[in-house]
This record gives sequence, C-alpha cells and structure tokens, in this order.
Amino acid sequence: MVEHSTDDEVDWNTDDEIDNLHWSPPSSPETSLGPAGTTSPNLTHMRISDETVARFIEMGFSSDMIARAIDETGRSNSELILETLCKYTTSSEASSSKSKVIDHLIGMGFHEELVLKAIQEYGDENIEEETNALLSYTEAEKLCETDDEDINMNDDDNLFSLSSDEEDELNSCDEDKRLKDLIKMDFPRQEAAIALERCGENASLGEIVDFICAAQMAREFDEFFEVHDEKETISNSKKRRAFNELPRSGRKPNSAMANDHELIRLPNPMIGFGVPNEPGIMTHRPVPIPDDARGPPYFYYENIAMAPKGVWSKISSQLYGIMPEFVDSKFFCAAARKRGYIHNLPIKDRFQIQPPPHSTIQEAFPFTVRWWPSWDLRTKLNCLLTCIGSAQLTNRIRVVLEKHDGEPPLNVQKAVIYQCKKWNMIWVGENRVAPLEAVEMEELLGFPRDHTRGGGISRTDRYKSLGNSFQVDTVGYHLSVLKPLFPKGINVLSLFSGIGGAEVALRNLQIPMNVVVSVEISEVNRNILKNFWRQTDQRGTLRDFGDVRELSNRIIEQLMEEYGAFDLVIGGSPCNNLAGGNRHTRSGLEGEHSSLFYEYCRILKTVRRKASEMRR
DNA sequence: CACAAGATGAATTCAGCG
DNA sequence: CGCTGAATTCATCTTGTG
Repeated sequence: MVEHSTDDEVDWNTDDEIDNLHWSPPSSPETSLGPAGTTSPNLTHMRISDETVARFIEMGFSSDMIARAIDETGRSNSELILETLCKYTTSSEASSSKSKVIDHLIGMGFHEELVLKAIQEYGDENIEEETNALLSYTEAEKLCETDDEDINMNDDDNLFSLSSDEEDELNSCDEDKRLKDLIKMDFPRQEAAIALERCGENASLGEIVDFICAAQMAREFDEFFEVHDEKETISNSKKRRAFNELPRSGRKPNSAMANDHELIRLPNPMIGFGVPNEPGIMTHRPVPIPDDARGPPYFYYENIAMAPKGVWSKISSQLYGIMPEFVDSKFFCAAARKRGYIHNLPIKDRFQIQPPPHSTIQEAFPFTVRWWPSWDLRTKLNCLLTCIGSAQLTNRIRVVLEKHDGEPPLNVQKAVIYQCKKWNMIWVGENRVAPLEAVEMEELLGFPRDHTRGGGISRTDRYKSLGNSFQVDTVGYHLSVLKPLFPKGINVLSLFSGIGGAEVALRNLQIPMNVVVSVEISEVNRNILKNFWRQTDQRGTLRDFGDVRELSNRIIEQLMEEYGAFDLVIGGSPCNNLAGGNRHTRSGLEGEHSSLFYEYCRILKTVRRKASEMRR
C-alpha cells in the first residue's frame, strides 16, 4: 500500500496541470487499504466490499438479487455485477410496467379513459411524456367547474385530527404493535414508550404520534429564537451552536451580520416540516404564524439555506418573524438543493407532484450505470450550480484513469471523486466523466424536457437560469395544500420568476392559474415562461414585468383592481451576494442583488394591505 | 458585441477526537 | 469544550474567438 501510493504520488506530480486535481490530504492513512476491506456477514466469501454492497442496496436492489448477481458474475467485478442487477430489474419490471403505469396515472387523479388514450399515443415507456400528455388533455378539457365545496380556510383549528377512517384503523392496534409501529416510524424507542404510557392504552397511534411530535416541536420552539448573550454563545456546546452564532471576540464582524442575537438552526437532516417517505412529518408548525401574517393572501419566499451568518434571522424578522422551513431537495430528487422557505401556507396534508422524480443518479440516468466505477459511491448529486466543469478537467481525469488498469490506487480515486463532487459530474463512458447537460438539469429540477431550450437563449445563459431555479417537486410539495383551497384557480404574483418554477409546480399540481403576474428582469427567462404558458394551453392571463423595482405600489394596486386580489405571492430573491460559490461579491443581504429581498417585502406588504382593504 | 471556456477561494457547518 | 479536517456551495471575472 505504501509503495503504491508513493509511486502514484510521483505519477501525479510528474503530470503537468495536475494541480487542478489536488485534494485535501486524507486524515486517516489506514483507510488506504483499498476497496477490499471488511465484508458483509452474509456475503463473506466475496471480494466485493461492504460499501459496494451497501451502495447496491441503497440503489434499491435486494440482498438476494445482489448475492445472485455476485455468484453469476464471478464475484470480483463490481461493474459487471451492477450491470447484471440492472438486467434483472429491467426484465422483472418489463412485464408489469404497463399496468403499473396505468395504476400510477389513475392514482394521480386522471380519468382512466385519458390514461388509456395517452398510453396508446405514447406507449408505456415514458411516464413523463404521458403525464405531460395527460396534463395537456385535462387543460384542454378544463373549464371544469367544481361545485362549491365547503373549504375551511382556517386551517389551524383541526390540525391534530386524523380522518375518522385513519383513526378507526389505528385504534385496532394493540400496545406492542403500536410500539413496534412507532419504532418503525423511526421514533426513538424511549420517546415512543413514554408517549405510550402518557397517552394511555386507549390512545390511537395518531394521538401518540401527535404527542411525540408535540414534544419534539416544543424542543424546536426552545431552540428557535433562542436568545443568547455573547458570553453564553461562546460557552455553548457544539450541539447548541447555531447558524446565526455571534462572531468570536476579536473576529471582524461580517457586514451581513444582523444586529440581533437570535439563533436560527439548520435542521439535520434538512427536512423542514417534513418530506415524503421520511419520518418526522409535522401536522402543524413548531412556531405558530402570527395573526398578522395569516393568509390569504398566501406568500412563499425562498433563498439559499447556507447564507452568511445573520441573513436568515434578518429575512425572518422582515417576514413577520415566521420560522423558515429549511429543506434539502435531495429528499425529492437525485440532486441536493439546500434552501430555506418562509411561507404562511398550511403544512397539513401536503402531497407530491406525480410522478415523483427518480431518487438516485443511477435511476435518473440509467445509461451511466455501466460506466460507474465501484469506488464512486454517490447516489445523489450535489447542488446544481450555474457553471459546469471544464472539458480540460474531464480530459485530465480520463488520461489519469487510463494509466491504471482496472481499479486505480486510492489516492487517484480520491482525487477523481473530489473533482466529480465539486463539479457534479457523472460517468458517461469508460474512464470518462462529464458535467450534466442542461436537459439533464431540467429533469432533475422537475421541469419539462427542453423547457429552457431554444428561443434565443445561449448555452451559458441556460445553465445560469437553471442553476438559479426552484426544484419544482420540492416547491410543489409545499404548494400542494393550495389545491383544495382554490378549486376554481388562483391569482398569482410571481416575483423573480426566473424560468417559472412556481408556475410549472402549480401546473403539475393541476391547480388552475387564473392570473399570473410575473416579474423577471431577464428577457430570455420571460420568453421561456411565455412559451411554457402557450405550450401548456393555459386559459388564464399571463402578464409580465421586468425590473421588480419598477413595479410600484400604484401599479400593484391597479393590477389588483383589474384582476382581483392575489391569492399567492411567490418568489425567491437573488442569492448572488449570499452564495458560497461567489468569490468576489459575497457581501450579504445588503449586496447589490440580494438586497432586492426588500422589494419582495415591499410588494408583499402592499398586496396584503390592498387585499384587506378590498375585503372591507 | 455575444458567447464559451477556464481560472479564481472562502465561509460555513458538521463529525470526530482528545 | 475546543480543536481539526472534511464537505459543500442558486458565482464572478478574464480571456479568447468569431
């Protein structure tokens, strides 16, 4: 091991331009034993490492399948095993794929007739195409006037209750089973046991879950808006260190530093008020919305989670002191995207846009699977940015890998992985990595294929627009609660619209948009949204404006008089001056672009004031 | 002038350790 | 509790080309 790494070190350094493959030296040299480390208990006879097996399992293959594939392929070549596993999956899925697709689409609420028609038209291969087709059918057939349902706008009253059906079912459980169920739901055994005891034997599972959630939320409440003086902050334990910690004495205060002592913690895992398929979904907020911030009109504000210190407490203080919901989109798609959302939407009974996107890189891009080396354990991509890796870098990686037969030494692996993570590259051939194509980013972000393609946008601008966009499925999950509230459609004021992430989310949720007033400074982006509006046969009105600063309060009031009040004000203000990738002008919330956040506040307040006037 | 490509760190949080 | 290292990040600027 030692002689190898020394040789390779020499190889690295004799290569010109190799500096760009530099990585921070590993802290634990004993890990350089290579991939053949410990083995999993039931697969002990094989040379495949635990990590590799774990990766296969994480990709959704069963251990039986993995064992079979390892036996069949000769136990040593992980690429071959993966290929075999994929073969198994495709062959077993093929027979049932059609009925599965039908069930899936009907489950989304499309009529069976339309589903069959779509499948006839597009085949049963591409569920995405079909969904799009179905959305077009429904849009064409729209005008569907739902009868006046009794919608309870006051969502905070019945937040704890489950439906009677759910409750009946849950009541039938005995205590042991309930404890098991709770542990299965990933509640700590101790908390579950205490909750069971406190709630008594007649309590339903729902009540117990609420009890545990309430306890968790009480803790969150304590930790949010926690006030410390400087001394206390410094002596706080690591666990209690918070996002907005004050600067250590002697350190120069950041210009973005807020002048308050509030601490906002980023949740770990970053699941906000809950995400699908993960434990910990809340039915009501840890910190209630203040009365003066209740909707309608609803609002939804977004920005990056990893902003400089003090930024989020400043943003929160400007938006009624509402607790931000920090969510990583890796829980919704195959790419991470850590964002904070401040909104006054209900959080009960959220649902996902259907179909949900692929959850791993390998599922999203199956063609890459056969090229994926066993030592690259990624199943999720990092955040999609506005720039992509250079061709020179991919070439250097290829040259270096070609020098080694089979698996390269550990230090080479580390360097390659480091660059792949940094530039979000995927395997597209033998020894060949590549940055994502724009169309692949569209897919990961939940946009229709070629949403940003053509129409006068340059390649670089396309990457920029996509890198600045919403992740549609994440935002859609939060907005889904609007669907039962506005069966007749909503009026939307969309600020900093970009390529229309909010509009695409609403459309995918099948929430009719009566009026959308979109404010977006980039002309190419405005054109993308206009094209989307036309192509999806929207019946509503789309109005677009350029600079948000020129949208005066007077104009806003006029628009509301013309179209009626806005039901939703949505937008994410510029993060340029907050983003970690910015080497030059990371100047905080008061920066040239990021300070447009205050325009969002101004406009929101104008809308809410005017709306309350109109109600009177 | 528009576009494409490449070069350019730091701020922040977290996990792990003594 | 304090330290260290690893990991991650909605980007800007300069240069070259047509």
